[in-house]
Amino acid sequence: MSASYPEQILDDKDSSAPKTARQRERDAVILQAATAEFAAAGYENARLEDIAQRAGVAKGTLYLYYEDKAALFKAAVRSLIQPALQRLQERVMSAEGSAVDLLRASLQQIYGEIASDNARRELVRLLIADGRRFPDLGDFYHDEVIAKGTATFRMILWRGIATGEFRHSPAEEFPQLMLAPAVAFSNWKLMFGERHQMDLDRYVEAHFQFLLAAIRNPDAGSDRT
Amino acid sequence: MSASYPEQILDDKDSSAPKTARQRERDAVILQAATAEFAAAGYENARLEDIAQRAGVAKGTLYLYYEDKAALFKAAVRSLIQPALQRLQERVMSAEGSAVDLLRASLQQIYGEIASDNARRELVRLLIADGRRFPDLGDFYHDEVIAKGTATFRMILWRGIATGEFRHSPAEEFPQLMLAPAVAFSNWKLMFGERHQMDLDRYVEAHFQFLLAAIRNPDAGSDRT
Amino acid sequence: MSASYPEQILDDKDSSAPKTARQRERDAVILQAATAEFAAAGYENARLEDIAQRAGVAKGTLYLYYEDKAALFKAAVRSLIQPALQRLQERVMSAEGSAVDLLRASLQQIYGEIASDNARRELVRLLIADGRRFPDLGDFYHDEVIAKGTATFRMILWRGIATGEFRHSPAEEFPQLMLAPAVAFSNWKLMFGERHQMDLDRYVEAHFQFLLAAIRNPDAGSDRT
Amino acid sequence: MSASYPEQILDDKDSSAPKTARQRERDAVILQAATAEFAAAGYENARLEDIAQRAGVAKGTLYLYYEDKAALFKAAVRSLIQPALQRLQERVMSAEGSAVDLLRASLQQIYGEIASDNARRELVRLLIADGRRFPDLGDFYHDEVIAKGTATFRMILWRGIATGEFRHSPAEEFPQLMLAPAVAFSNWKLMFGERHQMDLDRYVEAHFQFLLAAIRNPDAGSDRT
DNA sequence: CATGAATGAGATTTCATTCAT
DNA sequence: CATGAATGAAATCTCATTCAT
Repeated sequence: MSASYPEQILDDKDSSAPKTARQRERDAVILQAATAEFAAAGYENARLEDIAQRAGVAKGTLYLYYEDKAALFKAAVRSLIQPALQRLQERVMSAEGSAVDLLRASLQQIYGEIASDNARRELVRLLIADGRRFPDLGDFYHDEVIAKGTATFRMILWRGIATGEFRHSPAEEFPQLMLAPAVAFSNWKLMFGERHQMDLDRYVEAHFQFLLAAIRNPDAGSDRT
Repeated sequence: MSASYPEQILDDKDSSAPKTARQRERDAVILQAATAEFAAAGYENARLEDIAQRAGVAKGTLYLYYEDKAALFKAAVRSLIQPALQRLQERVMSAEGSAVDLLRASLQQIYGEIASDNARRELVRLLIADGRRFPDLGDFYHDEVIAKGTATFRMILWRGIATGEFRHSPAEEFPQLMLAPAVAFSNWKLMFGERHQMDLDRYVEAHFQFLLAAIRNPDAGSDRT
Repeated sequence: MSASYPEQILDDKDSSAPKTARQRERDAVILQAATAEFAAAGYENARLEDIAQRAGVAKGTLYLYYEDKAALFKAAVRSLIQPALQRLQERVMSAEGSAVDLLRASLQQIYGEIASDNARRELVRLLIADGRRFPDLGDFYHDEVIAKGTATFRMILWRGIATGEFRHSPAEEFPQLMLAPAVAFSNWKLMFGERHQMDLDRYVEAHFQFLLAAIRNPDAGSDRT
Repeated sequence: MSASYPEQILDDKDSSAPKTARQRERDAVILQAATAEFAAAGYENARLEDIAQRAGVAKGTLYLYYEDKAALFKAAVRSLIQPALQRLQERVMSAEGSAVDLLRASLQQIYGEIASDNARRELVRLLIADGRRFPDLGDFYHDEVIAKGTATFRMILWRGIATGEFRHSPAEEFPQLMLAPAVAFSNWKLMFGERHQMDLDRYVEAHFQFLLAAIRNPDAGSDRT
């Protein structure tokens, strides 16, 4: 966890205590409950009473762990960001195989998260819906997830160029271009939920092929994947 | 404007109708104020009192024009969708020139709207933030804007294929792939506002070149644009 | 109309005008609409807008005819009292026949009004529900209807005593005793509406017979009616 | 207390239940305050703020004990019905003496309640004024108080007939006839309050004698009471 | 005279936050 | 530490009354 964030973000309530095991456990339960409620209802609509109930604690207890609703919200969002960050870091560095394979695997991981993990998607909803009130959260997300995520894809691109699989492209400057369809899909789900379905498998494959068409080195041996 | 939408969406308050000029003006002012407030604060956070004040009317006056807060919100969102829809329709049909030129012009129009028109972007924020409560709005947006927008880009793609400028690609099935970077940019602005700037001109050009790389027919005469 | 009432009651809006025919007509329509609304909804619940609509005039017009809601209410209640009063006076003085017949006819008239005439019953509801706020109305009702009504029945009683049909009884001092079952029936309807029905014909007959048993002179020739 | 009423009536807020002593006390205070306010102002006119103030609690506290204004009203009315019901049941079963004595004692009890107990009278006002909105309350009152009350008087009548004190009369079918003067008196007070006084003692005696005249068996030994 | 759009005080209800137990 | 009853500010919505047209 980089030290460049204001305490507000990373140390919201480190103020005093050495934290017993019991307390740490409670904290986790509360955070989980808060995450669920906020994701389901948004910042304004989430009721502290419901969070407390879901966590199995009294309303007042929340205030022993978090300054106020805003602090709880920020902690909840951070707790959503954390795992995404970790998974991201774990994978790439340990990756083996061709750049094309790595690219495909990385995309599939992303779609897997977006498609299956509600929390992951709702995180983006929260950042968009209530992010202006909590700019720290946006910054945190940007630096830890977006920046690192794009860096990762840039790496993959570079590796492919080095191996001759890929050619130079604008995506070197803007790796977002490679990820954009996944972002678009996420938005689609956020806006339309289950009401306007899409064939995800076909879409992912289309994304991948489209991307390859844009970056693959035409001189390379063609190993259609 | 298809007639398939429930009146709720398209005619929320056309019920009585005669409407004097004065009233029409008032309605417009209120709608504008509401749009601004909702865009700035979201559905929950927007206070009717603020909307009234911004519109220069009393709280009760709002209720002369709209059933309740939800109706006002829906009208506000609709008023944001409408112009997008119109601009969309105007342009494409009158298009001239090569498919490549048309593609570039269309992209530039979209980025122009996203980048400059706050309202256009905030509309998406509202649809993401509060859309679950008002699915009609999402459906309306999907059918009128998204569906037509993607159809338009598919047309362009087909025209290019017909002229030999473009080749077949997964974008025929998912025109979203062509637009995704613009969506990603929109999200970027929604999440980070002015805090993590991007060189928009370079980004747009990168998007365009990246897209061309994916769909251009390599056998065509190369006319770098 | 006795002069002993404050103008408030009898002359609520006589302030200025000579009243055109048109105005008198409008006044009547408004009063009728108000009466209906107040009877249906009570003072608090009745909306001036509904009264205006029912009368086919604009809301503001009501204020040309009545000071405010309270004045309109008082006028409405008075307009309900008036006809009861008139019918009362018309009948008795012109009555012919035996005291027993007169008593029966009078009772039947009362039940007829209570049972069939909603307005008549709702008047009592209004006097009970909202009367404390408008004591004038209660006083007016007391003096004009109750006092005169009981006086009437006392007359009948006396006439019967004079003819030898009736004997002396506590009802001479409290003629209410003779009318009480009708009052009880009215209350019944007010409290239970149509939910706990009563066989009215049998009840009226029971009331009459019960009353006769209490006041008939046992020495008189028995002419069962 | 028959079990045939929907919980809504009898158990409006017993849901969770454990209730500390402190809470029970608070509930009682609130209910008392509500009863007073509703009796004084009616359902519409009573302001929750006033009830809260009278109870010495904050506005929000009311909602900890009652769902909403309607629930509070229903509870208040029920709390008025309850004691009437109890006193009714206690007395009759323990009655001693002649039917005439029993009748007199019962009447006096009723008048005692009507005359002295404001709450008892105001209950009827509420049932008449606002009962249409809450038919459950009317039904409850009918079944628990009215039905049982009339049944009681029918019993007395039958006992008197059995002992030879009374003769057959229409009051066997409609015991209301025996009680009607008390109802009329209650109405009188509701409509005129203290403004048109009545000599209650003389009225009660008149009622009793009048009633006796209607039902006493003329062949019985005359023991003028 | 008549209108009905506009007002804004006021009523109910919610819920983040506090604090006595 | 934990509780959850109590608070009261704030938000939505209604409607009697006014007044420019």
